[in-house]
Amino acid sequence: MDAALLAAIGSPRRREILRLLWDAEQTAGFIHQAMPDVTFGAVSLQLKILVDAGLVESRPDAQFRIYRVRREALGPVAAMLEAMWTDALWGLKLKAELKESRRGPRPRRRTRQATKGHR
Amino acid sequence: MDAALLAAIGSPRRREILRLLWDAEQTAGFIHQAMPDVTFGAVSLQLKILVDAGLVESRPDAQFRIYRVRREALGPVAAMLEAMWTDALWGLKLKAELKESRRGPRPRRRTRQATKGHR
DNA sequence: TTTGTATTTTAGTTTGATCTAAAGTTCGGC
DNA sequence: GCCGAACTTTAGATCAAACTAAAATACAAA
Repeated sequence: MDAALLAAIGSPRRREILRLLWDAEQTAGFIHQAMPDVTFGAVSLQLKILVDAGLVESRPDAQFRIYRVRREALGPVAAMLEAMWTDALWGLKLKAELKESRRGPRPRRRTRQATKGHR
Repeated sequence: MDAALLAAIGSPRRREILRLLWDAEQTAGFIHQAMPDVTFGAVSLQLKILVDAGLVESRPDAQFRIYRVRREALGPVAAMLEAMWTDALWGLKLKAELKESRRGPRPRRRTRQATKGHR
């Protein structure tokens, strides 16, 4: 399915993940650590979308799961993405896009026992 | 802005419009006629998104407005789209995608005077 | 200038994509 | 076997994109 590829790279969050996987394969945990603004669950869901679109593949490694980009699936788009990433302002632009397109509930503060002060 | 390009071609509706404009420039009315499942307003809004992304440009012509694709803005993606469109099943796949991703209220039957029967 | 045709814009509605939180799964070490 | 660590999946919440309907704009012809 080729349309799924275009939809996949249309999301700034998924492009962020592709960037993190671009130079070397990584575990899901590494990706999550590099994206402190979302939960592990959100990362896992986006990785699944990338895998389903054929842009990324994964293999188990002990208790870890390792993900890597399938550059061959991106064809000429690979060069486009690399060009985007050479832009010095890319990081800032991405952050703005992520804020703009953010959906779903905001993370609630860790349920720190709920007891504030005494009692 | 390059991210806007990727977001623009991520939408099946906008790819449908690009296809209709691909071989020759067309009026907004032509595009609408070729897309009977949406209102003129919806078409106009999507055309605006494509223009803002730099993928399409428009010029006035008497009471009409003529739109054309800026292929040079698509770079290597142009060939990808053309390849997609050679697929014999492309039409069916597009229709399925459009149904899948449909949002907003469904068109209500024309307000045909509302008086049903007497009174 | 009135009327009609072509198109854009605005205000409001719907819904799927994106998220969180929590429960479930898998694997390794002890 | 049990526990913790790594990860996935499910159920539910939020919100912006994609729509409709209708009002506004622009231009031509009569």
